[in-house]
Amino acid sequence: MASRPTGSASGSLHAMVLNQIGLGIVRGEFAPGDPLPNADDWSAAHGVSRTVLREVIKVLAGKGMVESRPKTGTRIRPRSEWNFLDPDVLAWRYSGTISGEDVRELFELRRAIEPMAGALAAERATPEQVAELEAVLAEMEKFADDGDRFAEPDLVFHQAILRMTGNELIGSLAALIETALLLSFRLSNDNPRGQRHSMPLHREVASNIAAGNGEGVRKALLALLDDAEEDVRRAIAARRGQHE
Amino acid sequence: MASRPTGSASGSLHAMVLNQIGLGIVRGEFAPGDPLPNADDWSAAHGVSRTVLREVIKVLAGKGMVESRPKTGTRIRPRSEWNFLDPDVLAWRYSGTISGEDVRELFELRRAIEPMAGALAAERATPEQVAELEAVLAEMEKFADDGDRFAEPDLVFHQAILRMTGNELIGSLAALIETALLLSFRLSNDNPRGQRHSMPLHREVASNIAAGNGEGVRKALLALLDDAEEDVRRAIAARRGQHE
DNA sequence: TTCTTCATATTATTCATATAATAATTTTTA
DNA sequence: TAAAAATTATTATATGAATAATATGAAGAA
Repeated sequence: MASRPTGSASGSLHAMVLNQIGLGIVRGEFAPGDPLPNADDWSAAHGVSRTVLREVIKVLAGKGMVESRPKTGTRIRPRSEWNFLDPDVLAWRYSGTISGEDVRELFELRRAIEPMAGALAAERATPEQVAELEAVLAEMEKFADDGDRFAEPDLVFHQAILRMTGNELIGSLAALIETALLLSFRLSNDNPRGQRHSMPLHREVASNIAAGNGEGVRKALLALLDDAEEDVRRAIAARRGQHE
Repeated sequence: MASRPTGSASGSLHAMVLNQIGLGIVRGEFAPGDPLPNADDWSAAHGVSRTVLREVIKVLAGKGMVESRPKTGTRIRPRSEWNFLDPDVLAWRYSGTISGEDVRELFELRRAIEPMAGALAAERATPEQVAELEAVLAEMEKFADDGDRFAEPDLVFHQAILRMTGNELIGSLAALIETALLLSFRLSNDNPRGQRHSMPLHREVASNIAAGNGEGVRKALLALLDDAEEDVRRAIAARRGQHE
């Protein structure tokens, strides 16, 4: 029976079941190659109609995670086929307990993308975009000691940089940054000490974009990423310590 | 050709309608914010059942392209929400006529990803993986004068590098490379002159990976990308010339 | 006026059921 | 034995009907 009451996956039945099954697959409840229960049984098991379950399966197929054929049934595709850059898949993968490996993968990609994006932003940002960035920076400044409310403008800041590249493909990596920041805020929730320490580097990013200094942006963003990764790793270590 | 994730227009009704509508949206037949025709009417217009159309719409929603709510109907989401890194969306976007802008976006991202991935591969590749890469290289060598058959090993070569990073997020960018290479081969089909000229750089990539020389890989891949982008731009210019 | 509350029409959502298509398996046939 | 045909389990597709959500406008209150 699907947990109907407003859970984390609030909203439609479809969304709830999608999240349940997506999470289940990502967490390894089914091995790749495994056949999934047939549609009738499974929809009964989840307490929903076949319609809903079928739509969920189609969406998962659209993300590369499953494949279904008549007679054979629906089976999990190899992990290498999953679209890990899909916002849903990212969210599923980075919910729950996180390994150092997970963090490495996340930041490896961020390090390739964000400095490059920042350099492009420095070349291409319009005066309006620069002004917006400054406004977001001011917002961050305001909440620099309030971990919860800092999260949103911080996310907006990093995504704005991607958008300023004018490259839609790069823009679609916004979900990646969101995942990383949500993870960071989730982990550092235990010891909320504010984010004031990251303000100088953020300011440096913004001013270098305004000045059109791509190399400066690149350096500042790399330093920012080093800092952020360090933070996350510390939080994970601390959390592990608690549980032992 | 390489494995199509969800299934190309061939086969199921679902896949056909998905491609039709996905392509239509990406090509701008509906403006963002536009409501789509009412589900009942539309399924009739496409000559398929509501079941199929609903599943298609759910999949498109899963890729961030549409959103449907009661009373309002289903409407196109802003382009900034679309997941352009989704294999299907990529394929839709890079089918048909291509602008210089499109090429720029594609190669901007490739330039950020592939040299970095190559450097990681140089650090992490196992001897087995290096051997595989050499085998693929041999395959490329064999078909260096046959544009059609060269395509597949070339794609395998570039995707192998992503996989050797051991980073699943980076691995999910395989579709991006596939899109770029398919585009390249599609465009250069008119004047098939083989790909022998790109072999020395490919060899350099492989040997530097084998030697664990990250910096060498990075440089070779950058050169390779310069070359490839140049090729594509020339092909586009030539094609434009033909039509005028 | 302006805001809030409420009813209503519209639409997606969900369910239930029936038939068709497909492919793996088994049986039959040459 | 090997090829062909029947069987069967499963998804794919279609359709009718009930339910739930919500934008819109009307009515009422401040």
